Amino acid sequence: MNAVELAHQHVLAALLNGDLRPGQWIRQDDLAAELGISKVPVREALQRLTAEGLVTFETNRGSAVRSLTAADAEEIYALRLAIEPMLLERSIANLSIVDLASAGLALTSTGSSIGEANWHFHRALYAGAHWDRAVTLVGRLHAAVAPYVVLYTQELGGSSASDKQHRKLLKLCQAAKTQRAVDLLRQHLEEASAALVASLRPPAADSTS
Amino acid sequence: MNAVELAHQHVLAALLNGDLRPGQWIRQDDLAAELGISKVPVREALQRLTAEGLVTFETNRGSAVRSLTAADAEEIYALRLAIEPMLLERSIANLSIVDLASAGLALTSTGSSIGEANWHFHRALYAGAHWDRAVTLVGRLHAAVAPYVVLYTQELGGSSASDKQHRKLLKLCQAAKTQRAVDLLRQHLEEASAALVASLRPPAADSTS
DNA sequence: CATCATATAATCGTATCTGATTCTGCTATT
DNA sequence: AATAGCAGAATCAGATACGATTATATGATG
Repeated sequence: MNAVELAHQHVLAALLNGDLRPGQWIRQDDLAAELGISKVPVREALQRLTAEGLVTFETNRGSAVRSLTAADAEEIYALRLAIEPMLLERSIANLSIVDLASAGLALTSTGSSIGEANWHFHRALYAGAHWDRAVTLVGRLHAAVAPYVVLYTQELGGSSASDKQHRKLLKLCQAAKTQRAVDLLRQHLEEASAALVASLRPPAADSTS
Repeated sequence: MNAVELAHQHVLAALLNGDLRPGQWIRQDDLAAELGISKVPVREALQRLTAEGLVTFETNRGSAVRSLTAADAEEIYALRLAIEPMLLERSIANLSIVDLASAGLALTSTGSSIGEANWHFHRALYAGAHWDRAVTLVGRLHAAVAPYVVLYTQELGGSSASDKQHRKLLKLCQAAKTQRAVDLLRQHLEEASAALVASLRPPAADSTS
């Protein structure tokens, strides 16, 4: 594997499993030392992550995990709602046994973190669409919200509601009930959106009312 | 401006106005020499462009303008159809005089290339949505198809059909006729999709000639 | 004609250096 | 006590040089 890919995947994994918090600085020297590589590929990886919308890159200040406002979260979930149902609808009929097994495995996996398992599940269900660009794109939207989702999921002691929806969604996909599966996915995303937006709103409490 | 940004914008502009053809190699040394910078920021810019889906990056081989298959084009336009009507619908009511003027200017501009003018027009109409992520994303989809659109537009001696739709779309936006504008945009994109896909279907893509 | 060896060119990554910018903690002044 | 200013530390941006790796083209050999 490339040094660039190594650094890229390292940061990505850290975002998905909550090791990196929103706004946290990512020092080039530290990351390079940690991975045993030089600064050049680290900077390249950070540029990629910046283009992916996961990291900020301020000149002469460095990189940090990109923070989100409530408006950002609304936009991200609007995009996910525009793309993911389309992907699932296109995918279901072509899902292979392996895809469905991967999705099932992601639900029971104990090895990876919540964020990673969550994404592996969704990605497996979209595999049948054979639209790699779109899946990659959705993956970035997922990673962009992951640092926040991990935070408030930990607060609530794990989200069993989302988990339940996932199991039901998998069953609908296995049964090839396209319309019901797409509807459930939409609902799933809308609820996730509402939860994240709500958790981001509080700082905007006004004193005038 | 950054050396990285310089290189990034240079390549992006070259893609939009047809100076770079699909599959064409982008040599790090050449680009660095041309811009009077070193290879390091050039590589960083290429990594960003790769993450944006505009360029390929093969280990030990280098970067090239990303080529598209007909299936790729279908996917890209499916994404555009999923996002851009949503953006326009959200935007129209909030379009400022300046936004509308920018859009109008893009239609009559003689300074920039077809690809750039085209994108400036669409971007201006989406400004009212205040969804920067989505607009950036659509811009990348636009840039991804630009090298091909420029090619077959030149073959046909300029596309007056697309131009006509643009003018009508602008009028509808000025009159705030949201539904009709969104419908026209959808039609506009579907026709552009069909044209590009058709031009990609005959496997006559030969990059060496 | 097919295959192997070699030469060339390009990339990948490291190390090191310089300059510029930003951050931090201390001091002095009001 | 609070703030302004300043020196030093930390960090980043970028250039350059070097060796290693890999791909491609050329040519020799059977």
